[in-house]
Amino acid sequence: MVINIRGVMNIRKEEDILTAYLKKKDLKFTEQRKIILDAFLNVESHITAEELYDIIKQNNPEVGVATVYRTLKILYEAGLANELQFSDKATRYEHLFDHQHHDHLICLKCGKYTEVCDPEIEELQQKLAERNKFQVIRHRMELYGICENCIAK
Amino acid sequence: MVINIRGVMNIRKEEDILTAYLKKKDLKFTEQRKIILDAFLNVESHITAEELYDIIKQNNPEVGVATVYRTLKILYEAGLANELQFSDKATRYEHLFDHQHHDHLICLKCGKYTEVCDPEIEELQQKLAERNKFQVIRHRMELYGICENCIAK
DNA sequence: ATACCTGCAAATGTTTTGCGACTAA
DNA sequence: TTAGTCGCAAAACATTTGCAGGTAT
Repeated sequence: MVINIRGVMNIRKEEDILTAYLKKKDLKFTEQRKIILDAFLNVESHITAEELYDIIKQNNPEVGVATVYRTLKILYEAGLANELQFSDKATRYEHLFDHQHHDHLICLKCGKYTEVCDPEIEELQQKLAERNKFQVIRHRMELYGICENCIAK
Repeated sequence: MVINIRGVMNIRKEEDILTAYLKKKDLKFTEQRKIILDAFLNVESHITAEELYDIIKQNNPEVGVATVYRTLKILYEAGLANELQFSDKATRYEHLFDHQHHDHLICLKCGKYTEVCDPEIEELQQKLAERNKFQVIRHRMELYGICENCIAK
């Protein structure tokens, strides 16, 4: 079986999830939503709506920005995307389904970000919430500082 | 000695820090910057630039919005304020100096936020960074979910 | 059929910026 | 004296929305 960058099987799976979500909400699976989903899944890293729009425009100039914004919100609600806000003002999205949860180290000098995950911290976050009788749905943790390369300089 | 809400001594201290920062950067300690600093320190909780501007307007209608934005950024750089971005689009500021570091629990139902601090997590964050040869300058951790009151409902 | 969707352009809300007058050091 | 500041209004962004025509179910 030949597999492309992200693997055909995964895209299928994610399409299934979106389809199921749309059906549940009485929404429609349109051509645009498929184009946007595919483009989003083919991009690695953390992208803004505008950036994704610019990519989509190249092959599908008929898709509007507003639809990209609207669809990313749907992907987020469907659990396929995560919303991030680093230091800049724009909202960034990253894949969520089939990707392990992770947090970020963000370099203040060069802007590079590294994905990290620490199960011990996750566990303590859970306990911290319990102590406060708080039920966590999701969280965000970002460490800002200087990365290895920039320290060296 | 009579002490007001925040304590005269503290405001002095924070004024000193700002003065030192401005001097270091060859910036000036103006009347407006003093007005904005005082107003900011007298407000508890997390405030946006617009909200702070609205408060200042009451007693000092001559101060412009742009100056409030510009000054909050300076307070941030001087280490007197922290920038936060909850789920809404506007940037919020909170006091930083002389306040213990803390993170936030944010209720997705009612919007209530609670300040929390867990030294064990802080320590693990530090270790996580070290493992990645990353030097942390600051961090942000927010847990989103449902608060005690909203669970009860 | 009939919700729901779309692209467009206009509207919104937040933050930044250019500018001529002003002021702290 | 002279950088740095100020208030103002306009500009710049990111995002949302109203609408008239189009489309999935």
